[in-house]
Amino acid sequence: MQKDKISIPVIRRLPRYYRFLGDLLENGVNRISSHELADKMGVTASQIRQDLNCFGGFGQQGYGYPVEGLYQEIGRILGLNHQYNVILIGAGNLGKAVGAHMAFEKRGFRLIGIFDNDEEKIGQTIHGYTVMDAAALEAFFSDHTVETAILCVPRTAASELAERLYRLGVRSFWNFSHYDLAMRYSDVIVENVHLNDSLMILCYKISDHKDTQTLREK
Amino acid sequence: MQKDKISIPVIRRLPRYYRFLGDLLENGVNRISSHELADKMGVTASQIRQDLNCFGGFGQQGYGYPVEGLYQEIGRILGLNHQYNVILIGAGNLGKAVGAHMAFEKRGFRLIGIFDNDEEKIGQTIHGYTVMDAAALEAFFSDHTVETAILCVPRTAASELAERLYRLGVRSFWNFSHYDLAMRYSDVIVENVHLNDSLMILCYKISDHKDTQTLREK
DNA sequence: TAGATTGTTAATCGATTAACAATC
DNA sequence: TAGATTGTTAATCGATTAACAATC
Repeated sequence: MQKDKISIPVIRRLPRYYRFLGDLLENGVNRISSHELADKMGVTASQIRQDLNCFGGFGQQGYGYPVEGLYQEIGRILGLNHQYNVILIGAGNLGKAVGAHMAFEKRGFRLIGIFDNDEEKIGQTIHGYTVMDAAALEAFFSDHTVETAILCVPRTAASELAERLYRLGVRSFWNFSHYDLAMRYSDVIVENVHLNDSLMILCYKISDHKDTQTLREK
Repeated sequence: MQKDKISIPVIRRLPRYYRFLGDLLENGVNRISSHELADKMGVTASQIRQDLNCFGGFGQQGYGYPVEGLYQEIGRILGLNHQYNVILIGAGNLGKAVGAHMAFEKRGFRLIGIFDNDEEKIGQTIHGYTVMDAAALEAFFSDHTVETAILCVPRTAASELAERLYRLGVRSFWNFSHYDLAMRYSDVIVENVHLNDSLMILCYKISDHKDTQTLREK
């Protein structure tokens, strides 16, 4: 039973819990204490207990947490039992990679179409999906319900495309384009994957680490 | 002049500032106040002033911040003026996408090699780079200095590979593999891009939003 | 029962926001 | 000078950690 609103920092940790619990499950571990799990994950036991308690006492005093039950519960909280229809726009390198990922990944989403506006790419087959002409989006929507769109298009194309998809009823985006979809509409859900930002942060970490070393040497 | 240690939340915002400032620069904007920028970015002016002050008073009272100076400064803080040598391991769909990205992206890193252990992929050309046999990594390191490795390999291969690269001297990783490289060594820098985690979070946001709507309707 | 470990409250820590004096 | 906007201190808010009573 879920209490109140779960905070975003907690949510962002759930997939990681899910991953570790999946591992334990595979290794035949039935139960685990917050301390054991904390050691494995490199976090505090306190945080784990707080986090897990956001969605109701799942553990048992003196015993720990049931691995499978917890795994299932986190999956349920994340909504992985759903099957949202999703389309992918942009069949470039990144689009292909993400498309392959989606074709394989069944939890939560079902990929039902790939689009591009490049003549070269239209008609190509990616993991069993034939790339369709982006000009035919409106026609496609007339007989498909699409929950989510994945944007793997250049920065310059993103804004107009998002607008168009919004008008067609799309209210959630997995955004890989180097553009801030952000909050032009209040009812739109966006999850960004900005590879460039991530790379810059890596660059910072390396540079910062080197600076620190250099300082120490002096 | 940089004060003390800049906190991680601030650092994670820098690439976004950098992006917006780059935009302004392209549009010929010379100066901007914290309020204007805050409006554009959907954050508070207070936060912007606090953030920018971490690396010394760059603005001018009554005037605002110089766009170009700030842009350059953030680039410098992020270490984008460096040129770290990087290799990519794994030439699957994702590896190809990331390789293309790195071949194009010059800031901070220079891609100097792509490796895979799949016979099919070895010898292929990706954006001008010939995929080399991962078995030849040791030989490659004997006449190249490699700062960073990008891991686009399956979960199962990641652990052993990271170990091997560590022994060869690699101390920073851009990790796309579905595996927690984490902190087995204290001197290793890792930036993770877990696409699956991101997708799960999108799934949560959608499901949570729908739940909230349903509740309201009742 | 004794030992272990949770659930939960309280304490601490850090990050964000607000306010305003300094100053261009 | 007057107006604007920063730099910076103080107040608030939220998240993490610590502590411990409840309980299996």
